[in-house]
Amino acid sequence: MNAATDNQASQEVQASPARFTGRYAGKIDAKGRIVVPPEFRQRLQNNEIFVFPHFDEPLLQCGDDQLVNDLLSALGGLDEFDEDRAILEEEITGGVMRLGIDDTGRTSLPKSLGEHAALEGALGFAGRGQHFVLGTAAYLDQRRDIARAAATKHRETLRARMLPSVRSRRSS
Amino acid sequence: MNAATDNQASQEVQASPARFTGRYAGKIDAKGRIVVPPEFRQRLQNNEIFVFPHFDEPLLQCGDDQLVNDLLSALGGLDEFDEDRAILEEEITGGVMRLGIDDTGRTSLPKSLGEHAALEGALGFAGRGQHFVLGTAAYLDQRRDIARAAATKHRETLRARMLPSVRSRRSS
DNA sequence: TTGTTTCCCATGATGACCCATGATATCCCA
DNA sequence: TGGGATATCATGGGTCATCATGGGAAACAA
Repeated sequence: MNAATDNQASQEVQASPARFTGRYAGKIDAKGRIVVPPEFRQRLQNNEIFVFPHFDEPLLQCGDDQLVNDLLSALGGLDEFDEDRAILEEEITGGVMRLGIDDTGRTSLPKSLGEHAALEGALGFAGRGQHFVLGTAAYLDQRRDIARAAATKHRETLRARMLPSVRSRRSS
Repeated sequence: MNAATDNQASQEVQASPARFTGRYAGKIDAKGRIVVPPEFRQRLQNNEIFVFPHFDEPLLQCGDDQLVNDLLSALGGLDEFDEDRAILEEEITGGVMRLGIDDTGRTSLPKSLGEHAALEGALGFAGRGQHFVLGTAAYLDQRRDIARAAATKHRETLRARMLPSVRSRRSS
């Protein structure tokens, strides 16, 4: 049980599965380039990033070459012979785009991906553990507000279970 | 060094990850030529591409000289002594067409292949891992929409593994 | 020959790559 | 604890390779 409390630690456990954490701001410059947050870039290998448009949200899921496997493993809950599963598998293996990151930490997205997330102006990066997501700052803020509201609603449950430190914290 | 980290046997799915990934737009020019996306062409050898019409979709399956093997191995589900299997094997080995790619990256399809996929105007290329498919942009878009609908349909099942946080914002 | 297909060249456009510079954060040492 | 040195980062821009595209010439078939 002691090892399970690694949520509060200021330093991440490198061997832990949670590789991408935190929120970072970003933007698109005049040439359409996007700076990948250094904290995330350091976790990517070979200066390459894999991107997949989220199925039902205006977000781009990003990660390393494990992204495909992560996405596919999410289908584990579906019946192996379900036709939907086959379609989703195709969509994942075919939809993941491999992009390069230059030495200044920037990448440029294909237009189709940018459109999926309606990227424009202020952007946001948000860690999701095995991968991270990219979207407009506005959308991510909205998501965070919803999450906070949900957390508040279930505060008692959460506190009892795993987040004693949340007790005195309230969003302003 | 990375090889030591594969503790989870369940993730072992694809040792050599997809060679053909991502989605690219294309078209047919006035002389009937099609530009093979550079990302795919780089993975083909000897400036040649192998093409085979998909069995039940208006798509052309494309790849390198491994395509025949891939297609044949897809028959693995059929009984080894099934008569249909023998027919299909003949169909595949005899039906795969080998086409050349010129140094500007273009190829021109035999009329029969173009008709199978109803190629006209805007086209789309979609990675499928070991190979990729070619079809009209309209058809591939339709497939993507179907996949997204399926993802929404199974959202609750997928969310447990793929989408932490916020539940569907069924709005007021 | 005449129409059709393949091959190759030319050109403009796009994007990848690299450099420079100023700003910011971090570290070290007095 | 303050200040300087150092490393990292953000940002803009220039250059060059690659690519997209149209079209001509050559090879081929009828």
